[in-house]
Amino acid sequence: MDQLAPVQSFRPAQLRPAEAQPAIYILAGLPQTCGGSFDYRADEEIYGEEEEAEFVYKVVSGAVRCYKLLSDGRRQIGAFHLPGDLFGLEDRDRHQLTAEAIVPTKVVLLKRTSLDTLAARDVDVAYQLWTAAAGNVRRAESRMLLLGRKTALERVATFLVEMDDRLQRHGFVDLPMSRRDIADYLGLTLETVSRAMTQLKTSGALSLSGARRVRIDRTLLLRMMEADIA
Amino acid sequence: MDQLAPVQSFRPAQLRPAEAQPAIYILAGLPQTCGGSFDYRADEEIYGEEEEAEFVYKVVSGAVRCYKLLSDGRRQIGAFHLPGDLFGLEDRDRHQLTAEAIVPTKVVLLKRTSLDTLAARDVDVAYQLWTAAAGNVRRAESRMLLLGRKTALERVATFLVEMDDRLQRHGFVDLPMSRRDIADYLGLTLETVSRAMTQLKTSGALSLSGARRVRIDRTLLLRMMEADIA
DNA sequence: CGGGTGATTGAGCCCGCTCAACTCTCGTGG
DNA sequence: CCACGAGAGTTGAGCGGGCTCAATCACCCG
Repeated sequence: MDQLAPVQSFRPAQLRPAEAQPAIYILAGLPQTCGGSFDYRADEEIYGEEEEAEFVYKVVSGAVRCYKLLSDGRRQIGAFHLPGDLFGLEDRDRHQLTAEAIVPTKVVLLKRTSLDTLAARDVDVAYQLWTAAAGNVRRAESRMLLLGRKTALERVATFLVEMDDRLQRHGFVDLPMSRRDIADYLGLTLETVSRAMTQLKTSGALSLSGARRVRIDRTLLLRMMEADIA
Repeated sequence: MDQLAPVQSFRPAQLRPAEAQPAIYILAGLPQTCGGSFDYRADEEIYGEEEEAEFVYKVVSGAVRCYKLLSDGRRQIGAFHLPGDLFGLEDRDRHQLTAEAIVPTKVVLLKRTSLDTLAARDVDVAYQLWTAAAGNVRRAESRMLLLGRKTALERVATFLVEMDDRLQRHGFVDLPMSRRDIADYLGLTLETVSRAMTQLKTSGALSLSGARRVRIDRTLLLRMMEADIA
């Protein structure tokens, strides 16, 4: 008897295209409490670099920053994770970044071992894991273009458009993170971020009501972010 | 009757840890000619950004650069691919970067649709795809730290150590790519790369016999790359 | 031995960084 | 209700690392 699962595609038709499958639905069908849920206070560490990767995490509410440090304190934030995002997925047994809550944050934990077992049984789960990882690659590729080749103004414009997309209140962006976090995400200093915001405000691309409450003009910002040829 | 495959882990024991599974063995068991093999001349395009992602590629010999462009010509190389590396894996239906051969290069092509079918039947294949993607994420995270926070000297030192690791002739690095390629990989100009090489030569961390034939002192370079805390 | 490409070196400039002062916001307590 | 303090954000002045522009050098090919 054939021990293989019935032949089907690794990319089930109902899941294509990936665009129709935003992060918030990833593993939506899994029991949400494989490892329970947990609340973190602002600035509390969720896991540290080089800690054993026992769980995979999904943001329910709040926001998370994942970063690496150099020995002299320079910090690079690799990703912000917002509600619906999966994070802490590793191919090795240890985390590669440190994860911290930015604001009070609720996450659900999924035991990694049970996820592996599930992925082995269920093509959809395996495909969703693959999609999450491949999506991370795609976003990382765009970030590398930004970090390696864009000006400060282009970086900040790109960042605001990204946040507008991900926070899904188009035109109104309520930033959970500080200027320092933004700076460490964009490879700039907080002063440069602040100056770029002022410059964008002056040029009419955004207006502020409180430093973290931003009303943006997408059309203008898109023009300033020096879109790649894509 | 249970339609699921027999319960087993998504991470088969014999594949752990990921370190023991270098890229050259990824999908080693697949028929190497699902879509045939192909030779590219130096600087020949393999696929373009936004082209349909019909194949996945594996480098047999030579070297490949994958990059993004901004509309004014600024270029960021997202990755170099060396013999054994898999590339062109996408979660969407279109490529996100342009791929070009750096030197005369042989690749094998794997039809993406057959890979999807295989992944759906065979947990090992699905796991290997996942590993390849997750490995890309890990490397991208280190590159973001480099691009966002390291100095020119640290970047070049890091690059040489990476190439020493990947070309596996420890101490002797035979670079297939030009200074311009290195610059676009590290987010620098070719002049800055050249000056950093000279500086490393002066400090005794490397010696050159021809611009692309480098003898390195790993210990000294490791000290200069400002290791992250990991 | 030329011709051409790639690499190195030099001179000067500019964007983003550093250091520092000031402002705004907001929570707390009198 | 206001005063106060602390943290976050903004703004300013000046510096410097890496960029730009340009000349020279090295190494292959004929």
